[in-house]
Amino acid sequence: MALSFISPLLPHHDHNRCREKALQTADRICDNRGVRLTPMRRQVLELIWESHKAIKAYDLLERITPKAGTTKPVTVYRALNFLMEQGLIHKVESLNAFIGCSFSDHQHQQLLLTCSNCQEVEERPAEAVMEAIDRELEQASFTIYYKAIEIHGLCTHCAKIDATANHIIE
Amino acid sequence: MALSFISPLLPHHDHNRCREKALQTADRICDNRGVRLTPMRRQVLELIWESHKAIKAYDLLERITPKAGTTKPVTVYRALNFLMEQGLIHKVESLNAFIGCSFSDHQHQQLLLTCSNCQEVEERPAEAVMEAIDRELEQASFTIYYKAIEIHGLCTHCAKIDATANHIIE
DNA sequence: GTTATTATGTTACTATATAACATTACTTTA
DNA sequence: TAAAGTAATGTTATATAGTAACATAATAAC
Ligand SMILES: [Zn+2]
Ligand SMILES: [Zn+2]
Ligand SMILES: [Zn+2]
Ligand SMILES: [Zn+2]
Repeated sequence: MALSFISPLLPHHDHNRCREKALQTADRICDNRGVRLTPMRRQVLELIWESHKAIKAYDLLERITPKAGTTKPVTVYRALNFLMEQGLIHKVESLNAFIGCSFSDHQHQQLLLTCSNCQEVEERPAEAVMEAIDRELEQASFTIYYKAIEIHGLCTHCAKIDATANHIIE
Repeated sequence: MALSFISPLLPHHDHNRCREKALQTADRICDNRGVRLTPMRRQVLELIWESHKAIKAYDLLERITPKAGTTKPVTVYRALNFLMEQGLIHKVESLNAFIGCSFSDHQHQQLLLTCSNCQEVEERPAEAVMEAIDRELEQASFTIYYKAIEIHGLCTHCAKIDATANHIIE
């Protein structure tokens, strides 16, 4: 129980395990759904999972290996669209960047906490928030298709550094 | 009491009054703060307030009158940045577009409801949602700088049309 | 009026994303 | 298993969004 409640954003968490789990889950999900996690799509997902920082399409583009530099934007965007459709990644709308989904194995809604200092993004189900939004939408008689709940600020770790030293950039 | 509770998004509301009120409020706010709502900035604000639809920077650009077509992107973005700093407009991050703020005369937090059919955006204070977010951020020990709460879907009006006829574009 | 500050103009560029059509790789089924 | 159909990727070109750096103009402060 203890370990599984450690936030993925703790600075020294076992990110290899984090990434491997996400990739295995992706393999399984795509297999179950009869959709193809092709080498290109998987590589984009792997690159996204190299950290919890949101990554931009053109940064992915530079890092795709089959003759790095020859892959074109549209290829990356197609892979990104596939991964979003399958719920394997999320777009951070306010950054034009992408993160791996931490809860891809079940239907969920998420709030994204983006640290302006370290750029890491924490995805949280925030159920109480989602319920409050549902109530608000009901009052407004609004039929929801898509939701982007994004918060920018300082994560715990960076806020502590900020309190100690005093050299936050942003 | 009755009139003031009519949603600004009702199809036939008195939008002239809506716009004039917003512009007068902007004049007053800028005057009070000792900042300058220059002709360029005011024109951008006027163009934004022509409707409740979110409008894109390059669409504004096309509509700026001093020799329409000669104004450069940077001019519009500078005006937009000023208006955002003064809280007179909001950016809809998930659309790369802008709307006039409906509550610029007091400090507030907002949730944005964007209709995928008619493109109108309704700004709502949604205090219960904001409180739920505050609690979530406290739990996460996250220090907030900026918040984007954006919902896409169908407004009441368009949902009704959808129910009657059946030709929603999206 | 001169100086400082703020706003806008100008040129050039960087960054983000898609359209349209050709080719390749997989899947289906005769 | 060959042919046909479908899905994925490649290719070329373009559309859309946003900024850097420096010049000029307008306003404010002294
Ligand atoms: Zn991790
Ligand atoms: Zn997720
Ligand atoms: Zn109105
Ligand atoms: Zn507002």
